[in-house]
Amino acid sequence: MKNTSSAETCDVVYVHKENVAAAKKSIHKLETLQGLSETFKVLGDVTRLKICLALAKQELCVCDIAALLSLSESAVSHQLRIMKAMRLVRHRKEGKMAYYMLDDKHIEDLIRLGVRHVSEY
Amino acid sequence: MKNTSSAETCDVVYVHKENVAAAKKSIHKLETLQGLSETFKVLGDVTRLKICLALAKQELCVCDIAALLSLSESAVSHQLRIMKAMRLVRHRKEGKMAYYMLDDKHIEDLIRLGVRHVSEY
DNA sequence: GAAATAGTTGAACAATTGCTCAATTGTTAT
DNA sequence: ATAACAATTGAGCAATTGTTCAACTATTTC
Repeated sequence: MKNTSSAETCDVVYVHKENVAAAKKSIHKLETLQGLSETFKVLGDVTRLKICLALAKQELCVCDIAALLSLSESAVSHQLRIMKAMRLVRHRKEGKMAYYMLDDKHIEDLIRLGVRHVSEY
Repeated sequence: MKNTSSAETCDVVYVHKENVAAAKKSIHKLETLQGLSETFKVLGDVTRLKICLALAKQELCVCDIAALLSLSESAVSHQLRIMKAMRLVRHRKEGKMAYYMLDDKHIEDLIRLGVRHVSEY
């Protein structure tokens, strides 16, 4: 197999042409990447992480979460809307209350894996 | 077991006191949460996700990644610095080139799990 | 040495983010 | 109907983010 790359210069093309070509194949299509990055972005905030962890054990109403995190109900509601849009939580209405719960079995796994990454160094 | 909560009003305390107390226990300490959110934040960007995926198969130099993603070397370098700080990648120097590779076996798992979440609905 | 190349860095910029505040909706109780 | 309350929503704001540009370092080549 002929080596088509040049380790000397970038030329007009690539330094390691075949590696770049191989790498290109392992990159998902933009649509998937966009959804993926948004899912991670949702988890990339301490407040939303706390909400996820709080909802891991039981459902809570907006008021509960606000009290738990010492935040305004408005702030919590804004975050929950984002999390609902990303299908991380869902909710049921009961009277004036809205009870939120985790909507995805993967979320806890994701957080668990993340914790493992953080705690290793 | 006595139910200490009130479903009527928020009172001065909580709506569901014991649930909030239980939830409080499942929230990690702030230090862990901060690291965790930053790890997810790093993955919460399409460019950085692409870099992770590209590096999953083989190491690449900055020039390769820049060409692959149609970005400036500067932009790539900035992102790699962030990713290195979060211990997602590491690099080795060889002459003027810097070869970057994934530094964590969990990253691919995290992305895989994320893909599973995104592709379910 | 000078020139070329790979990469890094800091300033600057538009765009996005997370929160507050005020107004609003919908439900329950009086 | 009025009042109280849980929750939602939109505007606005400071803070953060991703990129570009220009300047810079370090290595190789001439």
